[in-house]
Amino acid sequence: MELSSKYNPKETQDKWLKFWKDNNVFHAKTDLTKKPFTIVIPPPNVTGILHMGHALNNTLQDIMVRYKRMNGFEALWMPGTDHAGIATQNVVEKQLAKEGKTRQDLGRDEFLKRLWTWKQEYGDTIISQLEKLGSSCDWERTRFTMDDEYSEAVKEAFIHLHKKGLIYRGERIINWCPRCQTALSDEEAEHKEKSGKLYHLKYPLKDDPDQHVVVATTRPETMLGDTAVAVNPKDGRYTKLIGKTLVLPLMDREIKIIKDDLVAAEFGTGAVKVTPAHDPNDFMMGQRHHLPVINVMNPDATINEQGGKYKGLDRFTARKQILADLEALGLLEKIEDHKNSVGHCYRCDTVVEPYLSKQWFVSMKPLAKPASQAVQKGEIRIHPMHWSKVYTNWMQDIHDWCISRQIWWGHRIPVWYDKEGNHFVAKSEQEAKAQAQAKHGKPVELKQDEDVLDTWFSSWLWPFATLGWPKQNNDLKYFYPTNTLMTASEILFFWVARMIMAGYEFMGEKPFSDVLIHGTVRDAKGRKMSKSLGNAIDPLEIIDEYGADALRFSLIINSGQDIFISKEKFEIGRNFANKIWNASRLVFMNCEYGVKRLDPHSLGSHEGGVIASVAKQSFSDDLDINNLDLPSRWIIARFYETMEKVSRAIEEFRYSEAEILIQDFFWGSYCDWYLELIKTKLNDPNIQKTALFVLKNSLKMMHPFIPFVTEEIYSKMNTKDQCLSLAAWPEKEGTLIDQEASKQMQAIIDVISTIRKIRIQWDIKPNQEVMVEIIPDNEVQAGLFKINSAYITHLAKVALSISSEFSTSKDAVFDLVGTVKICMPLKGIIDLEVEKKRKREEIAQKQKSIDGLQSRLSNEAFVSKAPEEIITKEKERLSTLTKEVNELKNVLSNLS
RNA sequence: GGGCAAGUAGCUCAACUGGUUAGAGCAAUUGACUUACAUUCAAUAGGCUGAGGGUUCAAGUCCUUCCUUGCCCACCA
Repeated sequence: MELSSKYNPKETQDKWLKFWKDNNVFHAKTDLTKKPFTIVIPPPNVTGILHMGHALNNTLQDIMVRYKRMNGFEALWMPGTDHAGIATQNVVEKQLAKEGKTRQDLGRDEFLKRLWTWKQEYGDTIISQLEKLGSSCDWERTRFTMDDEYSEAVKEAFIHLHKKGLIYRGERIINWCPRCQTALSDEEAEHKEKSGKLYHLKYPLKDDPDQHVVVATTRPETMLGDTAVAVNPKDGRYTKLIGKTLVLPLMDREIKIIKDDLVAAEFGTGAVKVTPAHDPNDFMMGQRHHLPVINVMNPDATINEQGGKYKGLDRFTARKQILADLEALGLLEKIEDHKNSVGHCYRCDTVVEPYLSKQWFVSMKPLAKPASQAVQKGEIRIHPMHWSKVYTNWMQDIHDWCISRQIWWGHRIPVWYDKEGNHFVAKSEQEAKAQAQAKHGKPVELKQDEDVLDTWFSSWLWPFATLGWPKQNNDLKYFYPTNTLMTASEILFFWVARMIMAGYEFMGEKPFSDVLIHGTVRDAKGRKMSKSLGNAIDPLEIIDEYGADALRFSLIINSGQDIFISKEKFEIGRNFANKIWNASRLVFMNCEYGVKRLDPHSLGSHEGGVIASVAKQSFSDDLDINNLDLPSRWIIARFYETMEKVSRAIEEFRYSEAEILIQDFFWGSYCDWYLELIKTKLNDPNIQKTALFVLKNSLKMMHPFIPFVTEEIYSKMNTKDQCLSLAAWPEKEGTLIDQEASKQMQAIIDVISTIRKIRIQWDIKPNQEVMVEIIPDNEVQAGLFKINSAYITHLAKVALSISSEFSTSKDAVFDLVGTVKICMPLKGIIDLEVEKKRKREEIAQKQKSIDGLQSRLSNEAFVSKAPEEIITKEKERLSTLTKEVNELKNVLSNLS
């Protein structure tokens, strides 16, 4: 049977995804005999499709949760999706637009039906895509922020805060998106630096129309709603004019000149038009000076009937028209270039209009206090640390949170109004009616608030609402508080900060202990990946082409502060998975212990039918260190050393480092050295056992990072585990660690690594002794033959593997330097032409170090002040260097 | 304007609380069919650690000033 030597990830993935699902492997129960470990997924939008950010975020979580599961924790990873109010509504509205309809055409109920249908059809896309990554979520528990139970939690939260007086309704200037026709929170309005214009407009004085005050504005269309002009009281230029009346051009409205400290004399002309309905600062001034508030815009940002003849024009058309009209009147003094930042809707990128409207707000100061302290006291740790400063900073001058949205998709605000405008906050219309009846003494008609709540008002409850809150059930008791939250920095304020507030407010306890903030995935040039830039790499495409393991491994190993990715980077992971596969093939092909009966198509089968014998005795870890040769002792010690480092790295959230350690060990030590060294000795049962033992434990260690290949290979081994996902993390076996041997072997490896030339005799037969010289050089010239240095190292490894000295270990290092036996005949005398130049260079380099060390050691200050160990170390270093130089000199003189 | 981070090989990152000769991987260059793997193996070269000043026996690491880049917050009439 022809077997491709290449690992085929697709088959493996499908197989194990099915297995995990069918056996409900990742389901977590309230098991009181075990410690819980809980994380909640940052719920992706139902509209979402998997992008690299998700891939990174979820891989990190999966590593964490798989590691904990293997370490004996009852590990719960709670999955789910977010209804993402505006985003989802937009998607369906676009769909409608194709049919030539608007949501108003359908009406609220019909429109919501469409949304639910859409959600049913497409809402699980992102979930199945996350699954494909290998995410070990408890899929049975998948939650949605608009599930019935979850909606109860949202209402409960609203009512709770309202009772405490932390929710209020008010008329404010908010960020309004004219396209989405809804309010946005401050965080949802993204400010972008734009080069615009600053228009200088002349407002004539009523008493003396030839005189005028010049005001500067970037949004001239708002002048239609001006109700004053303000100057700084200390600004000498205008002292005389304060209190005078101006005539607002185009509208012929009389407005006063007022003084206010808010006005900066240095900016523009020092005089500001005041439009209380269209600017937050102007609104404040308006309140201070009791100015009329004239709203000149409709919700879609066209001019309304307050705008006179401009009624019906779009805000930007109106701007042009107004400027033209003013110019015709000679009232446009000048236009300057001006850089300012303009808010944009984070969903549709429309320019946000500051707009006056009635909204619901949450008072944030009281909630922020415990949340801020939690981080300052270290009760909640944010990693990397410096983000906690950013967090604290933000918490200090937090603004109230506008939570009402004028859309239909979301949690409808649980407030009902009677005809007089009294409002009743309740869980249901019935309850509200009861309240109203109590107030009025008779049944009254009520109408529910039309608005819905901000999406984040539901997702800030995520860590406990997913577990059943407000019900106090066992899940909530057992799994809350959660342990770690993994997220991108973008939603630190949107979500993380608010979850912390909600945790303390509603649960009286922190929602999680650690917050991990990871970088952004960028392209090779450092630009953010985005569809519009066309630089996005589709994770699904990578999974298809390279495999999920490759995607995961490559993403993590590349993650520093930010992650720079290009398609070629995924080869790292693919190659590594392939390497593991092939190393396992080698081991399986040669080991009769511990490998399950193999079918001819699977891993480890061999063309020549090498595996004749199948495991008769099941493999057990009954390794007896006394029977092991030097390389075996070394690889076991190396494994445990690596495993400890990897464990620590995972615990400390240094995942990329863990992967580097793993790669270094498995590829650099196990494959490149151990497997090479044992190739010719694979009929030795002790060597087989060791090879399998280390492979098996390595698979465990690598599993959190690359779950699919490891599962597949592990399943071919004789173990008692149902699957690797449920296996235990390797435990350290002190009796198997021989530090001495390990060091010795390391020394041998170091020696071989420096072998550059070998003196080999003509027609060497197997087991014949040859001289090995340690001479750094690239190529060896020998008469007509050339031997590549690569081949020399290989030869040395092979030689080492059959060297009989090896099994007796102790003196092997020294023997090796002198003599090894070569396993295969070589055609050719390879006589060594030594490059004296190189030698001299090396000597010179070392001499330089010696000089440096000597001068330091003769420095009195150093000797008297430096700690003892440092001095000893340096002395040792000096003597070895001197020795080396002398040896080199010897060799050099022998050569000439 | 306020705050935070980072500048180390061509690129991405290491270097534990200051302590041997600043390390990897990728890319580049050279070479190799070697009974698991060319998705492989082996080797070479590549550095005044952003700049200046200071502290110290000793500075990539600590302090200070400056320069560059990225991020966050606020303001912008």
